[in-house]
Amino acid sequence: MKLTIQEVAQKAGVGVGTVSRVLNNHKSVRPETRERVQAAMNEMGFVPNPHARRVAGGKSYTVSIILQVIGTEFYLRLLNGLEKTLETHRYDSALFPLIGRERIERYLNSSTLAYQSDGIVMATHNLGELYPDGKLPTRQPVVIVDGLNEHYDSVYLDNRFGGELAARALSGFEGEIYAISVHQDIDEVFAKTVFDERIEGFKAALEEAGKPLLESHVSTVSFNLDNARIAAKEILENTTIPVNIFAAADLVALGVLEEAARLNLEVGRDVRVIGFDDHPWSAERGLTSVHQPVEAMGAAAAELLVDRLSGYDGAPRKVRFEPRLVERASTLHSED
Amino acid sequence: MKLTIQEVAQKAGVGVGTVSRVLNNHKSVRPETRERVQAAMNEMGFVPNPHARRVAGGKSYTVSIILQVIGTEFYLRLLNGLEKTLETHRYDSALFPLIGRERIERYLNSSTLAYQSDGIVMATHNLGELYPDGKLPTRQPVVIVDGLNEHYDSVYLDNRFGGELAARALSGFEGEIYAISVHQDIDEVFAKTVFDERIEGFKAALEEAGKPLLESHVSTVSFNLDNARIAAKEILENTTIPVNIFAAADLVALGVLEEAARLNLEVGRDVRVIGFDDHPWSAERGLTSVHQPVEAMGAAAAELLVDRLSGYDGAPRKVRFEPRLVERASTLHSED
DNA sequence: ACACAACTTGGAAATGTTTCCAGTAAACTG
DNA sequence: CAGTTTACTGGAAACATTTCCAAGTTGTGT
Repeated sequence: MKLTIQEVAQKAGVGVGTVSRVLNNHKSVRPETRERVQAAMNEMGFVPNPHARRVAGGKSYTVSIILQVIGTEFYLRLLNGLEKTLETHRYDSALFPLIGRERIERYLNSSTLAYQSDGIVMATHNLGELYPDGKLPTRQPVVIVDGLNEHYDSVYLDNRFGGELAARALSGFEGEIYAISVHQDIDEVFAKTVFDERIEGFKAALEEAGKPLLESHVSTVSFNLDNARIAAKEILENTTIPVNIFAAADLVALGVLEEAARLNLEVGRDVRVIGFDDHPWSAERGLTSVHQPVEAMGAAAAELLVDRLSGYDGAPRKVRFEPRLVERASTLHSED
Repeated sequence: MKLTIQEVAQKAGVGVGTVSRVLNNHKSVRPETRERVQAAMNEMGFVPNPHARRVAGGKSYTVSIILQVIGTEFYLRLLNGLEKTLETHRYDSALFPLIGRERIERYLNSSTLAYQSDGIVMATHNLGELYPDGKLPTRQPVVIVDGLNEHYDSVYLDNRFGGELAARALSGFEGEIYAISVHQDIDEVFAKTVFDERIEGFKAALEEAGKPLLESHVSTVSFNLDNARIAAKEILENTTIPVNIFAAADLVALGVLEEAARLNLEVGRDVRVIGFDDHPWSAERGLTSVHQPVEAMGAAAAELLVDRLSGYDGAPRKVRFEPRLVERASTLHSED
């Protein structure tokens, strides 16, 4: 039932070494030979045994992904980007959703688990809070994604710039300007400064445009739709129309859209809204949003780590991703 | 640097077979020998290589844990119970937080991942919705925890009974009775009926006690503190004091406590509250709660699965856990 | 046509466990 | 006390890969 590399070799009429080389994308295999081996593997439905590979190779070919899985679309997309890219390099990924301090410590102290991964991808984590020197107590290569750390390769989005984009788009319109930010839960291990950065950029660019944002026009909600709607209601019922709102996350912007609909306000004319994320559903909803290439960021982080695992040992690299504004109906005058 | 079983054997003056037997808790090792080997391992700081074990044993010694990681305390505790018990049996655990349908399908179809686990623990999942026959398309042993399935070993809490306990405790008090339930997000892959069951049991027992619960006295909130507070506010500001409230989750009960404090109502006299879960912090807060032994449920599920992996092949087993009421200040008259 | 380098290839060795098979020693049995 | 279980134990074989080395093949420059 279980096929081995031996049987593939026999069927393809080559040696086991060659099959292994095909499996690992070694350059020194004649294209024609490679094809023959691949055909044999496909035909037989051969799947290599990862455990044997690990013992022979002396590595685990596994990467730990440490994140705060709060079930948001952002992390789901990030994960998809990470896993997909790791897979192409034949790395497995092990997930460590670190809800709570106890768990992160347990993971880092466990000799069993440490054995199992060759590197770590850490998402959205400000290590400074947990470890004064900003370093994880491990020798494994570490890559930070959706965050910035001076000791490790980092992949980050320029959230501030994203806020600026939103400001430039809204400042030209008639009407008051509001912003809704998102606050993090107090006891989170993960420090999430991204929302603050977005709002900061927004404020700065408005200031520059000569339309400074009033402090009273900034509200902060926790990350869920219900609260977003409450904040939106508060704004929409106590201001003059038209009004322009920047939401620090698409989910929050959705709350504004829903509340506007309930109040029979026309989005794009009475209420203009810009979200942040540009999640797939934003297009359907006609929501203008600051786009961030989440999957690509995951992929970039994966590449950075694989690179380290393949021997690269230079200084920490920083990969900056730049958001861009995707304009849709929610910031356009409707022509009817 | 990396130690092997060989070196341990040499140091302890035994054969490699014996060291392996000690590692795997085989019965046929003289206690004295076992001790000598263990001493050698400790002294050298030996950690067995899990990959070699997997290739030699022909198994992955890994269990997949499929759950909806929404970052709640319940799942964190469940995970702790599962992992701890699996560890004692030398099984590793791989987490699959399945947010969204795409991901569950991907996992189940992936030949790579399937290769890697010997069994599956599935939490809180009503398979019937995803697969008409209620079965996962896999040959691996499956155990359901915090749920019930006729085809697989299941570990569940009698949520209905928990609701009844709460009803019996509250029905004796003076004042109106309210209940706050929790609703799940529409598009969840995981069907969560536990909250409904709790409320059902609550209703039934009240009925029996001759104090049927009014439909208008039941509200439903999404699972977060902010919403719980809003629901609590709604109740507390529109009813007569004293009032008795059953919250289908501790987190929701916490919202009631906070709102009561804000309104200067005395908990235990003006407002009586019973939560559900009895999470560790409930004690500090003086919250009466229906206790469920989450860690023990995780441990039980792990044992069931390990049992199957060790060859047991009988009919599906059902392990019922019974909640119990832990009475604290929130349902006692304060004597001052 | 020859020397030499570059590319391919086969297969043995190595990886670190578990498992199985003898073999020895100790413990009963009558 | 001989005969027979029973309880331990050592070590070789097996597991399915990767890696390395030697050998063969092809190509290049003169």
